[in-house]
Amino acid sequence: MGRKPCCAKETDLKRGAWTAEEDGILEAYIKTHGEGRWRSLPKKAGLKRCGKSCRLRWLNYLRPDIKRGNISLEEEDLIIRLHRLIGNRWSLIAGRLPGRTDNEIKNYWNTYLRKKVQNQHEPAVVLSSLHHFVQVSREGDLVAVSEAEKAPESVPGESFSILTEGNWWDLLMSSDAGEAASAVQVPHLNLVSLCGDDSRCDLYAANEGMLEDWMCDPAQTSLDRELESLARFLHCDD
DNA sequence: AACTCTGTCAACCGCTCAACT
DNA sequence: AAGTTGAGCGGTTGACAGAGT
Repeated sequence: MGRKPCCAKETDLKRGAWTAEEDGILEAYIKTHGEGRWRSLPKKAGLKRCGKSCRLRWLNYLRPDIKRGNISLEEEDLIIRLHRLIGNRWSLIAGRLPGRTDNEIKNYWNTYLRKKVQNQHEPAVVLSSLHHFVQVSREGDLVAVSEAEKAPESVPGESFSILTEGNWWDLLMSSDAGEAASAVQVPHLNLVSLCGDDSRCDLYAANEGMLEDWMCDPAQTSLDRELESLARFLHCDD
């Protein structure tokens, strides 16, 4: 059973750019009644807009705490590092940048930062887990595979998963990865570097729970501590 | 001046998920 | 347990502006 499409393509609904008048109506309504109940909001507020459209307009443009203007170098750096760590999780990244919206960060990444980052050397993060291994394809590419898929001739101890920019989260969170690769089990993973330096295993063991805390309750840990930890995690110096 | 190309970004769309009935 | 609803997320689109020819 799928759900009905939002607003079901109602013909009398307005689309496209918002007018100043519509902005005023929406702003006034939310100031009086608060956020939420987006589906019923347009009718109550007297707007010929879809609820989703109202929500988006409020969150991305009208919200009073929206920060306007250019993204600073500090913010840019943070975006790059967070993206390297968690990939296209724009809302998570935006949650770390007060006043910035996921849409804004996504746009900034797609139009500017992606190109910039592509021109930089990106060290790969490699994880070794109980359930994920790397195999070398005929073409010489490294391919992440699960325990079940692992070829019998794979040498235990020489197999590991390679997780490049952004995809490690997906791997950790993937349902078919089994319990050992869930977020809860992250501390049980071992980290090794491409060059075989396993010092980060000890480092990560010392920080057991750090990543989990960071993922589950971003407001709890201090940004500096996080960044320091993440930088160490990523093995890149500040 | 007129046209084309390119970059930007607000807005839309389709989907998932959690909460509720 | 199954269906429904509301909210949120990420990818994509398209209008617009400015640069280039």
